[in-house]
Amino acid sequence: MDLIQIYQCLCDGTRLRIVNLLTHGPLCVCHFQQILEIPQAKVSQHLAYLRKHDMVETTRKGTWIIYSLPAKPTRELEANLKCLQDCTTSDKMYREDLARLSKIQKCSDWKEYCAPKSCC
Amino acid sequence: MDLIQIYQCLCDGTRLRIVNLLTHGPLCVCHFQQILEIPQAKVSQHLAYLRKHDMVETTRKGTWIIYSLPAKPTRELEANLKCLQDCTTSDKMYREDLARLSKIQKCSDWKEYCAPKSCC
DNA sequence: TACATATATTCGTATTGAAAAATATATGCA
DNA sequence: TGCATATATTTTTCAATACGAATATATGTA
Repeated sequence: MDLIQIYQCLCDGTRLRIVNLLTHGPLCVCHFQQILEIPQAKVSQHLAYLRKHDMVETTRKGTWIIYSLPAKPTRELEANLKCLQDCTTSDKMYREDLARLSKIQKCSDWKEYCAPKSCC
Repeated sequence: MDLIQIYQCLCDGTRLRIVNLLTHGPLCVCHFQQILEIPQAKVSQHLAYLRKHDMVETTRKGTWIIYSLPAKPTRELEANLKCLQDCTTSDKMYREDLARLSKIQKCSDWKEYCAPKSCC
């Protein structure tokens, strides 16, 4: 994963929000739907783009598909994710996304892959 | 200049090379032509894109137009430029661009805005 | 097997962006 | 004024992408 690919992944608003959320740990599709409040297809399409460009990895847990950032990021990716985290902490929208995430994670039965209806 | 705009500016190979060069100081259009070995129109178009998105500023010195990174970058931009510099040092192509730049700059009459025919 | 849920894919369309070619503008100088 | 140089803009064409709507696939469970 080279620099250009990294920037291509991050140059869209929706993808930026998705990646920002992922810097705090793996999530399943339904979480993005819930937190970003956008249609399922749109989430899926952007996740497909990120997967195709090696920005995310997936595992399946039953009906859920868990997305996470690469377990072995390149030096470039690591540096940029750190930079991204640094930048998003000072921006309202990204902070609010993370606030909504952590609210979900406080649910009693949070397991990193709970479905919207199984908690909160 | 927000995060998305930054990533949009950097998600193209030519622009990435241009910005990388600019992190080492202001340059005029002819330098980009010379170092990147691409057509004048292409350079101009990408510079126009960068200007439109507040990634570069310009001054005129005679017939030359000097491009530079923003004098007062946002926090986000500053962080990302630092990250970019960090990443490009480990990549052959960007290093070679900078090597060609520094070769030009060693010319006796380098003034930050010399034209190709006036030196080297 | 049938059905519900979670997720992915496909399709049509509109937009954006990249490249090359041609043309236009601005400046300096003879 | 006229010409050369540096740079910008316009035009056309083409590829990539974004989005919504519809449809498809996979899994778990009754």
